[in-house]
Amino acid sequence: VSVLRLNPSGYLILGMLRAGISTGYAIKRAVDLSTRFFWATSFAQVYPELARLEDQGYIAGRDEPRGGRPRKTYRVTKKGERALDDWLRSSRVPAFEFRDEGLLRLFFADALSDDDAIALVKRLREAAEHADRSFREDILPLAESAPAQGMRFPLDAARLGADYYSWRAKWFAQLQAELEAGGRPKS
Amino acid sequence: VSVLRLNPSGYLILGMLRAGISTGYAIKRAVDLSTRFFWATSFAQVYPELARLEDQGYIAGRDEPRGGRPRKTYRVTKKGERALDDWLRSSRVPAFEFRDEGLLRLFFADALSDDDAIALVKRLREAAEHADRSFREDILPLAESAPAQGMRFPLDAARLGADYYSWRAKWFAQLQAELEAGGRPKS
DNA sequence: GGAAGCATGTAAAGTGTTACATGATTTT
DNA sequence: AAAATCATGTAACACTTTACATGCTTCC
Repeated sequence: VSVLRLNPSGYLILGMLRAGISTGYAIKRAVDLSTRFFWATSFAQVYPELARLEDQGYIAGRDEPRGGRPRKTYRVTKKGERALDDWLRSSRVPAFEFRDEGLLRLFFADALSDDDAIALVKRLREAAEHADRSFREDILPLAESAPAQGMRFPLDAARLGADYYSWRAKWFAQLQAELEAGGRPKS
Repeated sequence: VSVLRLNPSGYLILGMLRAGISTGYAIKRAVDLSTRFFWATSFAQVYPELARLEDQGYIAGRDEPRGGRPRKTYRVTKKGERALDDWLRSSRVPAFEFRDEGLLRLFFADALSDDDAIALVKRLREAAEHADRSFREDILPLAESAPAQGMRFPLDAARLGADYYSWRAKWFAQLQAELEAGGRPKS
């Protein structure tokens, strides 16, 4: 009965619920402050997915209005716990996908003049620097409070994200320097 | 009239056509050997997109059967050239998106026993190493022939991909070592 | 003769994004 | 009193993947 019929978005919600985040609204907000960098979501994904998970018995919901404002909280069922742990322990090769319009432009940049190509690379560097800064401001600080709650891995994941953006910014900075020097890349 | 109504997949096709790759089949294959890492595609995306681009006058197609086998080649029109160059020079912030199920698992790995967590990180490291190897075998060599055709940027893009996977593999290897040592990460 | 590769597409299902719509509560 | 935040959802559209369907040509 315990086939892997959930997609990563489902496991994301299961994981957030088990971590004590109990409404759809709160899950979306938590994702924006944590996993957004490697797995984003939206309200229009979270709410239908919660309904599906409840339908299939992975989670159980109950109405807990706050004053006159409707509100529905969820908890993970035994079946949901099992599915989540199976997924974490699964040896299946995890999905991995990039969509990087900036690199696509770089790929075709030979069609540009030298100046335009340098301008493109400069913009890519600036975008990476901006991502680096906002990651360190918005996501890292929160992750740094995880170990105090007895969790180490959210911080590891965030460190990977921060390191990645720094690495990427440096990479584009070097390419920009090479182009401005007008030389070939050194090996 | 020259509004940016194309999405990156459209520009990918435009760019490949301008580079002299003229059928849908060949475009898909070229993508698998080049931009796949930062922008993948599929036959079911390429063919309808070619039809759309032709409809809107960005490309022009003609039937060029090979023997009894039907075959349609395309070339980029003036309008298509302009759209492609506008896109390359555009200052719009390029789309950037990750979908990384492995990092999602890592994020929730505090629910696992130490041994299971180490096993997970080990699998992530192995997946990164495998991606690194197959990138260097399947994509880099071809990119290395680009400069001989007077193009430098395909190789730069491929170098970024190769460097990324190596970096990632090293990152997971270090995390695995830390976990096996049972210690806290050293700052 | 058979296998691999070339070549083009459609159909269905699934996934995801954007915009819309509503209204209560809390903070300034 | 207004603005921000909490909270939940729907509808329409866009995009993507998987599977199917077909048949020719070239290489072994």
